[in-house]
Amino acid sequence: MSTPERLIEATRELLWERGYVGTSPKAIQQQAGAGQGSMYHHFAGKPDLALAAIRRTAEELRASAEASFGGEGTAYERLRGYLLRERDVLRGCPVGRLTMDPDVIASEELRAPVTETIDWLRGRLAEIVQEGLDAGEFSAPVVPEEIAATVVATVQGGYVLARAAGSPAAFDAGVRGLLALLAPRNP
Amino acid sequence: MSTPERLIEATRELLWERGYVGTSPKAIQQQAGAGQGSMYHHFAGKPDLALAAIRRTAEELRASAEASFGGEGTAYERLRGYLLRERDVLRGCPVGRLTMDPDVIASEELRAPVTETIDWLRGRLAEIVQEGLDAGEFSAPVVPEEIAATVVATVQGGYVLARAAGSPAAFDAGVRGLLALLAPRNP
DNA sequence: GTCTATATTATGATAGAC
DNA sequence: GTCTATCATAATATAGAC
Repeated sequence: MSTPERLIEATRELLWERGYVGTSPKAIQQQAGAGQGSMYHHFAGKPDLALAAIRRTAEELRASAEASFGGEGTAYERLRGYLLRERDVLRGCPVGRLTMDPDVIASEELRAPVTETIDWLRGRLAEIVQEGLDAGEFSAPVVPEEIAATVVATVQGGYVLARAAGSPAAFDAGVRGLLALLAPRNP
Repeated sequence: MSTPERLIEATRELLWERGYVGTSPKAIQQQAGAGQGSMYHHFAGKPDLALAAIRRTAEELRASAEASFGGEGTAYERLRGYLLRERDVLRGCPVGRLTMDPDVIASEELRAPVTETIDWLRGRLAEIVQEGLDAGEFSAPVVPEEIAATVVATVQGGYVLARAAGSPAAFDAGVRGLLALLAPRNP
């Protein structure tokens, strides 16, 4: 892997684990096995490198979510697939965690990929809920954009619960609760 | 207000806004209007002060949540009251945000109040859902502990959505979605 | 492209005067 | 209790040799 590649990957790891504020250029260089001068040759500085890392992480999240969304099955089945897909629960969401980073939120550039990714996720989920509505899958009086927000929030908040409890079980409980509420019923 | 009080309050503000990693002793001293020596006279250091601040914040969150839980009304109404109560949405949850702080998670002492608070919240909500179940309020096949986790996750994740979007509307959407799914229906 | 100074400011704290 | 040194280390670079 080229040096810029290694620097970006190292930054992605560290941003995920420690956030932007908690990640130093020195730590990035060590994780990447690159020297000081090398890093500043390829990138203008920490914000520049972080931007590259965040953009790539955002792209990956999109791609991996779309894999759940684009599959076969009813809307409920695809929502279920998304909610139950394997996750590194205790590490949290590499994009969502950035919303708690003051320096990311303060920078228009760094925040933009985060905003876009979460917006896209909500929009895509709303489409799926709409498909379910059209197919008469849901019994409750459902507003697609609202359910989409609930789904994303349950996932993002699930990470918080899991990290607070020190166990992925809390995440799973939240997801099961939501699925129970969403499940088509034949009364 | 006494100097230790001012230091604790300043730390609470900064932990909320910037997290533990992003908060320096110097920033605390300035916000509190206290000198270096003064801070180290009253507290052993940053972790000690942070512990006092986190404990107080956790207590306040409990008290304020209990105000919603202990009120009048059906289980659904009390859940609704909790979910719709006024919040400083764009600031996020002062307890939940600490779960994304690597140094807080790494310290047993600092993590304990966070764990206990979230655990308590889930337990308390599960009790309310159970009351609703007993009263026949819910139509879906509901597991109290799961719904409780879903409720807490929706709130915690709602903060993430709102901060990502830069608007509290995203939080509200998630909450409305959840309430629609929970709402008692007479088919 | 990479490496080794060098520089500036912040971090997190201790020591001792007042 | 508070204040002013003082300190060692880390953060975030820049400069220039190789």
